[in-house]
Order: sequence, then structure tokens, then C-alpha cells
Amino acid sequence: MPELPEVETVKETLKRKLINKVIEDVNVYYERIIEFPDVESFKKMIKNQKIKDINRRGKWLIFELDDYYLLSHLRMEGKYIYRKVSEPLSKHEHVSFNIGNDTELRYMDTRKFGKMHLVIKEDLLTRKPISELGLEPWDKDLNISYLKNKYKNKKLPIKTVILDQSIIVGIGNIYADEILFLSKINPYKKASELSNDQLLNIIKYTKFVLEKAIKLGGTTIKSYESSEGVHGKFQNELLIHGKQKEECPNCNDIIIKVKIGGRGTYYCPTCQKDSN
DNA sequence: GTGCATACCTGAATGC
DNA sequence: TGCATTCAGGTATGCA
Repeated sequence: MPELPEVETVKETLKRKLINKVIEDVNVYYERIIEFPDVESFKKMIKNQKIKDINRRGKWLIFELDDYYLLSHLRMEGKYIYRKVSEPLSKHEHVSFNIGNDTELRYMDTRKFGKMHLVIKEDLLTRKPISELGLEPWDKDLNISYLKNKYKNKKLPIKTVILDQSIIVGIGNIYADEILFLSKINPYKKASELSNDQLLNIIKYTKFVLEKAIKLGGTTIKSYESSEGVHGKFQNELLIHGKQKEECPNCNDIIIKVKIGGRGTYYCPTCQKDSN
């Protein structure tokens, strides 16, 4: 399940092999992956473009080409793999980029949730999806007054609001639980009712958790590998997520699992009391 | 603008 | 054993 740390890991591994490669051709086997523009235009535009750099914004991978940016969101299970051109397509490979030397970069996604956009360079910051994104966790503008302002009308539980990519980017369901646990905040607490100290903790532990996860190469849950053979190690460090019925590492009370905003949510009823 | 439900997908786990 | 149901989860969209 790629969240920001996984995408960061993928970006770094892709960079090593793809910089200065030319996309000689592209095949799209499942058209819904291509969100913008239409598939025919996408194929025409991307042909013969060189990959100059690869960056990340939130959970989006940004391939800088000669004339465009290719944006790729892995959603839950997307990954990139390298294959010989002659190698038969496996069931879950939906887009392939021929990068020369008999090699293809293939986009693989069991659940077909991933999306790609191809935008002209000057449009990157002004059109969706990049224009809708909030601050990176390390942005110097991420402070109490920013969060106070963004949260002031949010009557939804903080668990839901912390996942809102238009406020802070990169936090997914797993890290949301970890951040709230470390911040000792009850996941049901309304975002608008958080104290300054609690907002400060969210900022502090968002950075802490994501930095640590990046260092460890992300989290490998179920079958997710960020790239072929790349397994994250952060799952060994998870304190609360997925630990239903186990003891809280802090107070030894039993961790419970609930559903908030449709998301599986793990928390410690003692460390993260209702009043918090 | 806000909050909620639903759609998009597949495969694994669970229930009967 | 086999079939049906539930769950996992990021984001877009439509509706009240």
C-alpha cells in the first residue's frame, strides 16, 4: 500500500535506471489507468520523449520529460517492473513503456486503481491533481496556524481529516494510526476541537513517522513491494496499526479496532482516551 | 461548502 | 468442497 514513504522509495529506485532513457513506444492494455488526456493522445505525445528527472509530490510520481510531465499515482497496489520486450505480458500488467535496449518498463497493478496523467509543463501546478495538494510534511509553512485555519470548520474525526491530501500530503491509513497514537489523540476527536499542543504533536509526529519510514524503505504489508524485490522494513516498527487485540506498547491495555469514515482504525483506549 | 455514500477493482479471508 | 460475503484502501464523483 504505497503511502508517501513507499512512493519516495519507488522514485529513488526508478531514478537509478531511467534517467536519460527515451520512451520509444508505449502500449496501454487497460485504458482506465490513463486519466488524462485520452489514450490515443497520450500515446502520441509520450513517444520519443526523454526521461530527464523523476520527482515526487505527495503520493504522485512525477516523471519530467522533454515537453511534458507524466504523473503516476500507484494507489493501493501499483508498481513498476522491468521486462524484456519479448517476455509475455502477465495478467496484471496494464501499461508498458519501451525504453530501448530490448527493455520495457511495465506498470503493474492488481486492482487497476492506479492513474496516470500527461500534462504540458506549464500546466503542472495549475491543474488537477497537483494543484489540489496541500503541504509536504517538511514544508516550513506547516505550522499550528496553518492547521488551525484548515481544521477550523472540520467537524469530522481527526482520523478522517488527517488523510485529506489537500491539507497535508502523503499520510495514508497506516501512518495516520501511527501518528495519532504517538500524539495520544483519540481518532474520533473532531479536527476543529484539537488544542494547540495536539496540533503541534500532529506536525511533529507526522514528520517523525514519515522520515523513519522513508529511512527504512517504506512498509511492506501483504504482498506490496515498492519495486521488484524492494521490501520496506517499516512494518517491523508499527506500534498500533494492525495490532488488534495485542497489548499497547505503552500502557499494556488492549488495542482495539474500529471503523472511522469507512477506514479500519487501530487505537489504544487508554493512551488515546475520548477526552483526548 | 460540507459530509456522506458509492464506485472503481481483485484476491484473500471468512462464513455458511 | 463450494459458493457467497466481507474486507482491504486512495481518490473522484454525485447527492442531500
